[in-house]
Amino acid sequence: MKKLNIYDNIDKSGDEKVKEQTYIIENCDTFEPKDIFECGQCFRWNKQEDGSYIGIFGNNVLKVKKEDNKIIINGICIKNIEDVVKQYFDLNRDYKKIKSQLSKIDDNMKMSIKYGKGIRILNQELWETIISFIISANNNIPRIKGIIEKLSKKYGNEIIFQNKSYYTFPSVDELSRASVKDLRELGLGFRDVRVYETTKLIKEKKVDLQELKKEKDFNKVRNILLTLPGVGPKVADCILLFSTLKRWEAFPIDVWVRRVMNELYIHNPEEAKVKKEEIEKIAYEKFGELAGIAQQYLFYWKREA
DNA sequence: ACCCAGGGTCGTC
DNA sequence: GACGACCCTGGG
Repeated sequence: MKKLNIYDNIDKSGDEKVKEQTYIIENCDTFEPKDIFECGQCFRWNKQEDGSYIGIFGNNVLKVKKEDNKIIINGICIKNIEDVVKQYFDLNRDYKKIKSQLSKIDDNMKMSIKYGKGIRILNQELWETIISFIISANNNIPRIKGIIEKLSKKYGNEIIFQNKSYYTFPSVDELSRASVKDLRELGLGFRDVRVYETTKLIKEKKVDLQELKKEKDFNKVRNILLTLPGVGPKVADCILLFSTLKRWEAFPIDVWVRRVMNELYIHNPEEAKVKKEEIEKIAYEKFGELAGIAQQYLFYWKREA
């Protein structure tokens, strides 16, 4: 039997195509597409005219649509869609419990959770998350999305879904083909060298991502990430929280989180002068091991409202 | 037209 | 440790 691969469905001469699969989540009180895709953790999900979202991760292109009290997910998946969806959307985690725990902390948390009640933290591929958040530095979301799209179109692979082309995020080898100049021309700006150098370090296994996945110690993993050009404290924490590394202790502090933490808990009239350490201290005291997800509720709440 | 900010990091002082 | 520079785009 011929093994299916992602190229089969774009081979116009071949008969064999990767079939669409469907998976339905029945109980969706802890799954709201808008909250998940617009809370700032991912850059490759786009809202469609019918209100659904289409996104690409790994070699999968999926459409996520909420209908009544159901979430209907369908699209191109090489593996079993149920496994893929459960892993990516972290469906085995009990968000009801997490939300009730955090709601008890104070009214601020209660309100932010009420606002972003359907947030889930995705399990995104480590390599893609590293590059994506290096690109995010001092940048705005529309431009970040645009750059990642251009990178994928130029260096990734095409997948056809419902007569439209989508492009996988380039692998380490694929992105290694890009020179600094290529990256600059794609609009990365000063991040070109950072992406180039980081790609090189990972390709040469000076930083071995497979080894990194096995490391248990939070600070060890974080310190290794910090050796990558373009990865500072904020980006490292985003990688730790939003990728398959999935460290909920990570508490990324960006302008929005600084703003909301100061507003709610610190009340310093000179927000810029609030020390990062002070914010972290309050975060761990209040949210403990749930700091990361708490950060995401606060971020989403403050940025949208 | 002009200015500012955007999910920060890096080199320099 | 603080401070400015950094590429580029969208919004006021």
